[in-house]
Amino acid sequence: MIQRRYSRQRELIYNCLLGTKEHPTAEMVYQWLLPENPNLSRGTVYRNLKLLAEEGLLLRMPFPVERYDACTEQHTHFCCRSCGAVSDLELEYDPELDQRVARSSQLEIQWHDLVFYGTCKECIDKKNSNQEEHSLQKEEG
Amino acid sequence: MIQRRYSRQRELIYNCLLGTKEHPTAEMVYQWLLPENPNLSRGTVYRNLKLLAEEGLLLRMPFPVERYDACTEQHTHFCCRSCGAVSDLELEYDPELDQRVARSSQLEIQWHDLVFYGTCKECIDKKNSNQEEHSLQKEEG
DNA sequence: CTGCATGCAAATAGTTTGCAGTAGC
DNA sequence: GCTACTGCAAACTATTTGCATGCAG
Repeated sequence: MIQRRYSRQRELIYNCLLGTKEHPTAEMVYQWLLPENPNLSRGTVYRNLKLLAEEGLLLRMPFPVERYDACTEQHTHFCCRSCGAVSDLELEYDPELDQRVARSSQLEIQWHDLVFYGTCKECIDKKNSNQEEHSLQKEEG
Repeated sequence: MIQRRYSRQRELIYNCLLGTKEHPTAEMVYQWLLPENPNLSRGTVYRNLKLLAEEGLLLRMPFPVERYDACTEQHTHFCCRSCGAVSDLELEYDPELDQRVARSSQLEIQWHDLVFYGTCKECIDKKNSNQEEHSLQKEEG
């Protein structure tokens, strides 16, 4: 394995992930850090996120756009189909499932992802108020 | 909603999905159909896969590369971290889970994805035979 | 010093889209 | 004949990579 070396950028990026529950994309991390670090480059953000995930410090989530999570304990996620935001759910992770699947197949199971899809509260509210607007316009027209 | 019209290409693409359990990517579908349909274009494949998924005839799976599945009944998947292949698992889908999460949150849940990650039999075998080669070389050297 | 890490820009992969021509209904 | 659908190519988004330089150990 390659000998890692300290870097201010890597620390910044990792702290950024530790300080949020938003499961950000590489681009989000870049945009958050840019104002205070005008020389930071996208390449560095991508490289370090990938590296931290390989080292097990971050979880990598293959949504249409790659997202990262500093919580390395497995847990379940919710993804809003309307705004794309990803959040954590309280539902406990069941490691027994992995063993069950491994036993009944020829496969070596490392972990599983459980992701719920639907609409988040914000988007439900937004949709409702849009509909109200529309019916108002109809009444006015 | 837009009035759909029959198209030979769309039928080809849909049949292609019905006839496989491989959860192919758009590119795979394109390459399979190309020999018999030299005029087919990637754009058409992408457009129709997206359209069929919107109509509920296909499942769209957001792996690092978008994959599609003609089985619209929810079921669990296995993804090999080594070769990237995606296959079905016997594990039953539990709709009760969706209701449980919906009740304990402010969220509207539509479905959930359960995906197991690990190594498939082929890749385990490949890894083992590679290791044997290496130790052989050591002994020879 | 050594060589890992960075910034930058170019390259790549996957996917979408604009447009002119084709073909269902 | 109307207009959805196609092929083609260009555009776009997300991500990776090559290279010269910077900096940790």
